[in-house]
Amino acid sequence: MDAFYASVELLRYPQLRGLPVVIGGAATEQDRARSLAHAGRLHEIPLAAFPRLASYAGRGVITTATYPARAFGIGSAMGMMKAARLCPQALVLPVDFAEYRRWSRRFKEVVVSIAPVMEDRGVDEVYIDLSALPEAQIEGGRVLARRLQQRILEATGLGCSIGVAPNKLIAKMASEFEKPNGIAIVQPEDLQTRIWPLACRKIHGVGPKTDARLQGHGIRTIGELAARPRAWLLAHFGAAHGAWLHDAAWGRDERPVVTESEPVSMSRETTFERDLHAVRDRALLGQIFTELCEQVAQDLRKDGYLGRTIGIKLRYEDFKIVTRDHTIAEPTQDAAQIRRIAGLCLRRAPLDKRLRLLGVRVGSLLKGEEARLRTNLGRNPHMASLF
DNA sequence: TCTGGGGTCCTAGGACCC
DNA sequence: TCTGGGGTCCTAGGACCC
Repeated sequence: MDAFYASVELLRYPQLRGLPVVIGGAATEQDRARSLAHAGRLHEIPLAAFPRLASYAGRGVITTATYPARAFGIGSAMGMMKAARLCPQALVLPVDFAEYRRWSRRFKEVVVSIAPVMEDRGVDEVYIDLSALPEAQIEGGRVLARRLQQRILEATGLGCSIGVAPNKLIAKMASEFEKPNGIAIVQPEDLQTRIWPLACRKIHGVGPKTDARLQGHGIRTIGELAARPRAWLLAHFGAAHGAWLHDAAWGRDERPVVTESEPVSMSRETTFERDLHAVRDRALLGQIFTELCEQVAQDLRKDGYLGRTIGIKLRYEDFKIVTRDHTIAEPTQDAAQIRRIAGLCLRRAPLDKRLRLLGVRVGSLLKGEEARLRTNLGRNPHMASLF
């Protein structure tokens, strides 16, 4: 989906179309008061009532920027303060995940109604396996892609870009070619002309660290990566990573489109408005800690999961991250239990530096029924020995 | 004026078991 | 004094993605 969060916001605030708008940060009292005052007619809120980046004071990053804002050099993951320098007049809206999830469900319903083999890749992205659809054979899939775009637009008013290719790796890259509202068809024979000229960073899975290492070896483009002997990549990047890099550069990817999956972990974390000290801000920290545990427990119960591995995450003022976790015998979704175990984890972490972020995670998840079955087996000595 | 929140997967060492 | 080879589970950190 193109500029998804921002595009969803423009649906309820059409008066912001064409303007530089950024989404980021949490809702403030002012935001809530404004929405409340105009409940049911958000489109009537005057422009002057929206806060500008110039007056934004909090911590945080841009999650999405409208295309007019991107023209000023603003992009995702950019700090708010830096963005404010680039375009102080840009309007700021708080992130509203609940709303984005609602629109996410709607566009995915449209996709599944046309092409049922869909892999969910988050709130604004999917992979679709078109190979069983006869219509995909027409014009290399362009007709089908256009129909998907049109139906999504009709149902939601939201635009998207589609890449059609022989596998997920190339399709993902192709989806970026014609943004926004574009369609790109990439055939196997297009590898050298359309993929090899791209920077290695464009490969889904090559991040800043790998890119820097590649550049250290003088490898900047995917074509330069493909030119390295496979054995050389294995020697310099390890057996698994090296082989993967070589395959990716040659456009090889056999991963299937996965339509079902279970969550592995659930977590809640928060960055404080100011860095907190474990001793001096003990009371406040304890309160936030308990709230995080309660939120995770609520998330678990809402989706019917229990977990055995309870963990914490700390980010210090110097941005260093530390995690501690502990696995218990019986899976839980109980806030007090999670709080107790997480408290033990916290005691094992260094607490001399000031803290910027605190997080609570529950992993090794089991669905409710599995958890009950597991517990019963464990409690019954006859069953336990049988299994 | 730095740098969110919620995830997945991989690696590597140690404990422990057969 | 010199000490196997699997396998699984747990913990911690790190890379990467949306």
